[in-house]
Amino acid sequence: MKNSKNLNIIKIPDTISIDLDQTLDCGQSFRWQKLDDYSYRGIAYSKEIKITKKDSCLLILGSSKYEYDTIWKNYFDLDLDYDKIRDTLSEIHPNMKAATEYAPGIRILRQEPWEALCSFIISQNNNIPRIKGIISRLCENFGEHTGSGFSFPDYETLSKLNEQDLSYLRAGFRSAYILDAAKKVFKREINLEEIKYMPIDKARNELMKIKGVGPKVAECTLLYGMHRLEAFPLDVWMKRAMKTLFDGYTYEIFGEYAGIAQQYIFHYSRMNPQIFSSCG
DNA sequence: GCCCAGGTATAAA
DNA sequence: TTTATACATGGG
Repeated sequence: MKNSKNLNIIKIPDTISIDLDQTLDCGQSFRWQKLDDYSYRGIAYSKEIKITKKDSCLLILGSSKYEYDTIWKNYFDLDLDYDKIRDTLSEIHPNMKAATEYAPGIRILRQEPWEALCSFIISQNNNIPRIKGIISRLCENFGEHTGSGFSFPDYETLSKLNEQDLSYLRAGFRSAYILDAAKKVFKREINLEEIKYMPIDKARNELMKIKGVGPKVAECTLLYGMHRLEAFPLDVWMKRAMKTLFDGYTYEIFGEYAGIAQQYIFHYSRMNPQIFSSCG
């Protein structure tokens, strides 16, 4: 371990299965930037790192040992045994096995609750490239400069803005939703820290008190921002996937890891649009 | 120009 | 309770 923080390299052995492309660009997070040297640059909890893989080891650059222990180990969910979870899910259904084998390096990130909430409000009726653009402009304008990027703006900052202030985002009707979320979270009308530990139905209902937050955005917030692995965004698209890929069973067949299962299915189907027709 | 995007609010049946 | 439509914007 070197003295200078910026030269620090945290090396994680290859016993942990993680693929950066699969994990950082699978529609769960919209902020990680792929660099020319096959590394990713990203910011979470207001800290910036570069992360890459070399000799099947995960390297984190720009993080102190302390930040690794308190932020990144947790963020990348490195203590959870995904190999075991994939094995369990694979036994449930052949198509679940196919989905896990397609992208076995996916892990569910532990993103900040507010960032996840805000991101998935923006995601509604929107495509991934444009979601990334809007979030990028949001951070550039209202986040704090950290190294070479910007942190995600906090809800206090956004709660003091109006729709005019957000016009630069070109987020359309979603701007009003962002502001309503920021105001309610800032006033603790919505308490994200409490919601994190509520029973899933109550938690979902709490989040849905925010304008523009329906069941899909609520479940995504719970899954990606609160690490509620049982949360399952059952939208029209997923209902179709359940019908065509899983013989009409309901998502409960996936048990406590339904959310992880859903992420594998989503990625698998998005990258292979033909599977719906071939499995119908 | 067209269709669509990790949906939701609102009104109507 | 379920179903239909508008919504802002722009990627492909």
